[in-house]
Amino acid sequence: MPREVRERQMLDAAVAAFARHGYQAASMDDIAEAAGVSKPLVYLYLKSKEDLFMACVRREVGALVAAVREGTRARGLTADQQLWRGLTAFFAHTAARPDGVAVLYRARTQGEPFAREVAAMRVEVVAIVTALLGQAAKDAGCPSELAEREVSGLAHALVGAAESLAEWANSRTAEHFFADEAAGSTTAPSAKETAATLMNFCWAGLENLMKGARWTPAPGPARGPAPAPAPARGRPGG
Amino acid sequence: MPREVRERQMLDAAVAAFARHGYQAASMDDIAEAAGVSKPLVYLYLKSKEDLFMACVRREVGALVAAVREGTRARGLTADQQLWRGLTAFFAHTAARPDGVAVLYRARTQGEPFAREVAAMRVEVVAIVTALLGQAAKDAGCPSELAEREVSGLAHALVGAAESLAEWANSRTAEHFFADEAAGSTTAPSAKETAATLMNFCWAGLENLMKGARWTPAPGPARGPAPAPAPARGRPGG
Amino acid sequence: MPREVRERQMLDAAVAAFARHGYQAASMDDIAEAAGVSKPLVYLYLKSKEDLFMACVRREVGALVAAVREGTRARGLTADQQLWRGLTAFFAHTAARPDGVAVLYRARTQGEPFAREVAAMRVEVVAIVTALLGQAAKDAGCPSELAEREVSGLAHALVGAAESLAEWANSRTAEHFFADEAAGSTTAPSAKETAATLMNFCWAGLENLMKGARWTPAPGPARGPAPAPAPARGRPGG
Amino acid sequence: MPREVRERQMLDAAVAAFARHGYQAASMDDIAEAAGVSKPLVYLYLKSKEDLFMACVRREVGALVAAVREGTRARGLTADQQLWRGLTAFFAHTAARPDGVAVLYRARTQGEPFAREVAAMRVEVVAIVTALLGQAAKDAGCPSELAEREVSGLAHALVGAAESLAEWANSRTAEHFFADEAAGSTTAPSAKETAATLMNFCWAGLENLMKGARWTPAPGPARGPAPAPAPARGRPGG
DNA sequence: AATGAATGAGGGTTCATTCAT
DNA sequence: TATGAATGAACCCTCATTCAT
Repeated sequence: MPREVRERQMLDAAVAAFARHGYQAASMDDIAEAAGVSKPLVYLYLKSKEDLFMACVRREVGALVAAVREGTRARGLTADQQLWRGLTAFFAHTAARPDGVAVLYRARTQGEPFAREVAAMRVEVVAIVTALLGQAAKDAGCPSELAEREVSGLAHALVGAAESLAEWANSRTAEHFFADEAAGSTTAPSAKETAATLMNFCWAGLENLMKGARWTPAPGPARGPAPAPAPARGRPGG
Repeated sequence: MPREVRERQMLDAAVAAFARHGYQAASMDDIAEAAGVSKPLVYLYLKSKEDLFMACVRREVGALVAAVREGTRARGLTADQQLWRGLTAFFAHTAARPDGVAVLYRARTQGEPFAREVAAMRVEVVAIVTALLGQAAKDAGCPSELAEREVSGLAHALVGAAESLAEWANSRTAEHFFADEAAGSTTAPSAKETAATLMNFCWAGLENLMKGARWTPAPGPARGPAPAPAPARGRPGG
Repeated sequence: MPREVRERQMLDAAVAAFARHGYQAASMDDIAEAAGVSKPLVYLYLKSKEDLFMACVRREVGALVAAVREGTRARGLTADQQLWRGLTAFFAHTAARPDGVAVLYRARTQGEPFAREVAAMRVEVVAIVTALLGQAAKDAGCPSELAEREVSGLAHALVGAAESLAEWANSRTAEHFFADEAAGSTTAPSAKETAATLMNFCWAGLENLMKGARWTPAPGPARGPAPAPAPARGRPGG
Repeated sequence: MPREVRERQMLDAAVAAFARHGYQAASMDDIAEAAGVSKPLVYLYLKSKEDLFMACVRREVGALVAAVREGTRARGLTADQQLWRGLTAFFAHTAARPDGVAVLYRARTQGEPFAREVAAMRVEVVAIVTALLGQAAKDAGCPSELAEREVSGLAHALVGAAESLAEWANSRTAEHFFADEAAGSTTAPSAKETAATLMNFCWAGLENLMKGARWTPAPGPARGPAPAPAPARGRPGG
């Protein structure tokens, strides 16, 4: 059997094992057995447990980023729609490959070499989102002086929320985490619905940023809604 | 040395070890040594590794919930201020006890007995937040028919975002996660600032809920800002 | 509380523990707790686990030998009746103090210092039995040249059989050993019945010895009953 | 080195260790070292200490039963000779494999799973003996109404006595038990001699059963030998 | 007379990893 | 290409035993 095929079998088995049990608790014995090969072969192809885990992480990072990029790449769409498509792709991927996502989730707590990989991925994704948000703001007639830093903050929040929601959808690792909600809803929401929900949040935030509206701890006399400035002309509707 | 003191030393050492290395990788030998006692004593007081971890989890759950409750308990404050204070307390706690929070974070992936404990805590916190948000909406003159379910959704998002931010602040477990930002900013934002940022988010979301404003994927011709309904009279300003 | 009382409590607890779990598996913690004292006190009175076990063994050896001697000491009885009384006393003791007997049983497999103690006891008992058997043979008109060695062999067999039966009666350590029989009989036979059964055996053997009757492997033509020599005049009847 | 060979080495070492030190005191380290392998290999082949002990017990049970069966299987022999051969085989086995027998001896006090195995073996052996005794009685012209239960009792006593004698022969575990005798005799009796001695006992008992002769505690005036009924025609001579 | 506090030592078990083939 | 055989190291846990009071 050609090396590539064998190698993919091993990675598949490893991803499943790491997702289910975590890095430490997953045993090379189990992985080899699940892959249908002997242990020395695993060591021949992937040099160690660390390398095997890293290979899993990299593969899943690539798959996730590719999925998101693919979603946003469509031509002829406005920025907000691209963003929505990217989110949809993200949630669809998350639902389709729960084990792969779980591996990334585990990698984040696994220290030096692994966490860095996931962090890099995150940086990449945040950059994409920031660019799209900025573009959307511009499209909506937002004055360009809107601090990039603020948009970046919004992007971070959006990505964090997306991760949170994805974690929730991944019932394997998080089935007890949202136990209250899980009890109430019989089926998980579709990727599109979830993405729309997030868009809503994000849009509200963006609008606020553009309007300069803020919540402040000190209750002032004039905390009513600020008079909406020049109403956004473009897509972000209210 | 009296038992109680020793026991706290052990829990402290254990929390640190579990936070740093995770449940599996932390060794009882190291914990005992860090606590300045011999291993048998650890087993004498806390019966097993599982029990020790559970004791850590429960202690940190208690401390975290207590901190948040304490923040919200102040009298004579409006609901939104209570919420802000609660968030501030949460972030302050998170910054003050990064190891404790990391333990809770680890516990969520450690399976049945532990994840349940954290899930229960989360349910508790979400309930608190939901109540405050609902009260705030009412204070702002929101029609009571605003679905409680939607407020609860917002509460979930808020809590998720708070966790995300806290994770970021916890430099120990997440130092590589936001490597980009960590490199850029020399100091972490204060708990109050972080809380205010989150309040902004949450307020934007709440306003949207009250206005019934939504983002929808299909670009319609009239996606401009909906005519603001009865402008909120109270605190949630724009 | 006076030392003697405490010491007996400890020995009682130790005998129970050793009987139930064996020397190795019985823990000093459990013994101390069962005795209602703290562990250091056990070490203060009985110096070590070995010494504690030895004290148990010696106490139970003494009790057993005393019981048997007491049974045989009655005056005005024929030798066979003394023997029967001794056996009865032995089985009664065995039934009354199963834990004590179990300790002796365990001690036999516990190596040097302990096995020797039980062996010495056994030698003592065998000597008593041998004397009684010899006396009984003489009383029955047996020619004195009956080899003492043969009588001693019979005594050994008798003692071995008694031990076997006692082990059976001691349901704690041997409840599965004779599972077939245990299923059939609802109640254990009384000490007197058991003793009588054994007397029967021993008497048959003694008679054979006196008659010089033997079973031999080679089937000779004249293997019919040997002409009974001078029929035993006395008690050992056929 | 092939697995089977290694596995037998391990079992050999384990049998020796368990025989010498008992189940609890024998350490897996020592067993592995004695077997000339590392500890993990022992765990790879035999899954745990319990399983290892059980494997030893089963192997030795099988070997012992096979030896006895082999002894009795000879054709063209009368029942009593078969019995004698079986006993001889038993004692020969006992002398040849003292450690194996000691393991069975230890197993009897080691609780549920192990004691049951030995008990089952004993039931099997008793059944063989009972059958042979019954056949022998019939051959000797014994009236068939001789209660099977009584024969079974005799069989039990015989087996118990055999065990006792075997224990004595097994110098390793019982070297102090019969210290008196061991000191007196320079060489252990051969298996054949021991078997003949036991046959003698057993034959005496069988004869008594057939004649209905009994020893009773109460000394009556007419305790002389009962008039021998129809003298046994066959092999069991007196 | 009695104990709470504490430990050195060792046992069973598992795991990542390698050799020889 | 692929594996059966084998291990060094480490981990969780327990126990007999002592010290200071």
